[in-house]
Amino acid sequence: MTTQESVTTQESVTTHEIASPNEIVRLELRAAVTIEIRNMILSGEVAPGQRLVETELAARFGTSRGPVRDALADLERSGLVLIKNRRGSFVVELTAEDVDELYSLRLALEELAVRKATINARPDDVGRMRSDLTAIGTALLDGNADQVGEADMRLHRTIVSLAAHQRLSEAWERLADQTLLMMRYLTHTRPEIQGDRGEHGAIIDAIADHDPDRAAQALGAHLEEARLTVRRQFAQRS
Amino acid sequence: MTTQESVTTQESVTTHEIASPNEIVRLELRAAVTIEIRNMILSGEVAPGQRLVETELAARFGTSRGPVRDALADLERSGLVLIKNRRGSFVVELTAEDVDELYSLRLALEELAVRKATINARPDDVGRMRSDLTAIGTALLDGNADQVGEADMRLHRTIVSLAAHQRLSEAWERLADQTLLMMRYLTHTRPEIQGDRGEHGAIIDAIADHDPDRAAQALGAHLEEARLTVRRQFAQRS
DNA sequence: CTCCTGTCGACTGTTAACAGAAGGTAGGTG
DNA sequence: CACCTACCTTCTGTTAACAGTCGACAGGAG
Repeated sequence: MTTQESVTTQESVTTHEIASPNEIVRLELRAAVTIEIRNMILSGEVAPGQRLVETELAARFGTSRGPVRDALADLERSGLVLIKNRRGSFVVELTAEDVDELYSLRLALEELAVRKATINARPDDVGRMRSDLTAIGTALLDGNADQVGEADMRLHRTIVSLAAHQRLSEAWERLADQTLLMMRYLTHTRPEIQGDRGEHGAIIDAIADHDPDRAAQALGAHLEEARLTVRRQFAQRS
Repeated sequence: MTTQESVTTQESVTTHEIASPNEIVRLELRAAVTIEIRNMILSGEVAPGQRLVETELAARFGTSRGPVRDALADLERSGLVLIKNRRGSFVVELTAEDVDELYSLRLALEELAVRKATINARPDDVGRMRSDLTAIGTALLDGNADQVGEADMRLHRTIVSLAAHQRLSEAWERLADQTLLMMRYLTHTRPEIQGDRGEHGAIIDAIADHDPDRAAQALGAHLEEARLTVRRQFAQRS
């Protein structure tokens, strides 16, 4: 109750944003609080379905309720929080149907992304994707499921950014946060299970070869495989 | 300054939301203000690029700045407003590149939608689409470009809703608002130019026949045609 | 004449306080 | 003993006030 960790803008920036080093970024309280609550949710500190009380959060961060309300609204837009009218905010609870929605929509968005990426990708972009892929392998060896998930999303984010399509990126980011939250449900199992069977490599190769159809097909196979894996684990839980 | 039109929740609901008649919906001030500002933007009362001052809007609607700020944040999420840090909110200005983004992303989303709709569509759903199509024809005869645009979006919204995919619908709604705003730029021309060459009918027929590939292809042709038409007019303006 | 600098007004980000709704609890009633 | 009702606490939606920032403008230096 009296933890008072008082959001230090500095810390939040360095821990999350990749701020250009020479430019001092003035971070709004609202943004700092958003990042903080987001971390609480994605780290599992607050469980799905749990209520987020504005006054508690405000006290914890040492701000007033205003920025907290703004942050919760932002997180609702990201799909991590559900705000019920006059009833408060809750961490979203994802169902098996939500898994299908997430992956089918991600497929639609990322298929467009890889096709554009195939056109735009330059050699150093391919290098960036390969280094993301390496990071996934490293995380797999470490056996840290969270790191695997984040590395996985980083590669997909790189591909999406190559499309150079702002609205596409925004729509995708919302799904990315929810995907990470969903992976939270699964971290109790062995991380190898969500491992890469060379599917990512096939996507990158196709992009490097400027073959949009092959890239799209590889992506579709990969996401469908991932969806099935996740659904299987969801079935086991409930 | 002293206009004081004082948002009457009642009016806003009836003019925009399709509220179930027997249930009295307690509309939050925030939602009412959102609808009001949205109408200001989509009706052209405020021009693209124009600044939206919180204090002015609050005075106009007879509320405090709180709900106005909430509403502006909502509209930023819809893509109608751009909020610059400590500099205020502005009506978005769409460029030719934005037109390409809008239509390419709508295609990705709506292709998924028609494929799902092809599976889900029942006879009365087809009837609903056909009546939407009739409404477009009527609006075309009336020569009211705004009505044509809204009727057009209503048909597309019907199709999207048939996919029964919540996240897809949410993502699409954001683009729908921006599409309507974009049509605002074009209303000075003859509405026939954006007329239907039977493309909509082809989509509906394919859905009714449960032929997903043909539906997707018809949709693609339609959206590409629309995109080209809009781009042509954008080129004329600038 | 152009560029820089200090001041000023306006507006946003934030805060603290108020009023009303939602849900839980205790007491009473059948 | 189960159910209903009235209160009561908690929390949200909203409001009004405060403090700091941004851009404009005027004045002076080069």
